[in-house]
Amino acid sequence: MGDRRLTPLPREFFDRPACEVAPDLLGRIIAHGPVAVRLTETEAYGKPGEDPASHSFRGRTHRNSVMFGPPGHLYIYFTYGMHFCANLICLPEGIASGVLLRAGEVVSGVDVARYRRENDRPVPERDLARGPARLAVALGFAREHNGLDCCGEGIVRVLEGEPAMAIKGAIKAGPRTGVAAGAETPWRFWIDGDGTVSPYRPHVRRIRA
DNA sequence: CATGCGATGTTCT
DNA sequence: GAACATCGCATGG
Repeated sequence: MGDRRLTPLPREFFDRPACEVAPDLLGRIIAHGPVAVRLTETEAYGKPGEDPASHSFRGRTHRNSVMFGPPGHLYIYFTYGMHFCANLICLPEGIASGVLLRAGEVVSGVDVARYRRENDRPVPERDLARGPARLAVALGFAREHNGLDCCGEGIVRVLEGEPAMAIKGAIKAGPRTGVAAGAETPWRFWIDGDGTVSPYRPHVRRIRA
């Protein structure tokens, strides 16, 4: 991984609201085993003003309990009957907030990520982790990773990537993808012009037959 | 590029 | 029973 620092981000990094942590996470690296992804798109959920889009909005349940735990841990949830998505938990124990890891560039273990992502059709390199469910697959995240600590020398680490200063001017903010409530809040952050950022999709309500 | 729809199962009401 | 922090494929401009 070149001259990138391998030091995990300190837990204090996550001891802030997700809306502050999310843009600060852009350009940084999350690594799990052989695969590492440089984050290019994130979304914040929870706290400040109580966020109706957050899984934690209606209080603690079995599914969202990790969100109420200590900062710096992984919150993995299952959705749409087939996808896992990963968040990094923010704010101290008892207060729920998290950053959804929406997209990134695979900077290590491209071969492993490709093997996990490809079924029958080939996947363009920039699409390997372009979208939250795709990113989770590329990094090998599933149910069993829920609650894992990402600070320290565990199997999942969030590393310092390129200095946030270097991309500061390129960070954009806008409405969150696919959320029904609280879509106006501009808590989606991305690196402008980066090809690994996922396409924006508004929320669509649907009824099943 | 934008919009639309089906797939699939878990969680919470 | 409804809703869902998505994705892949299809169609239309």
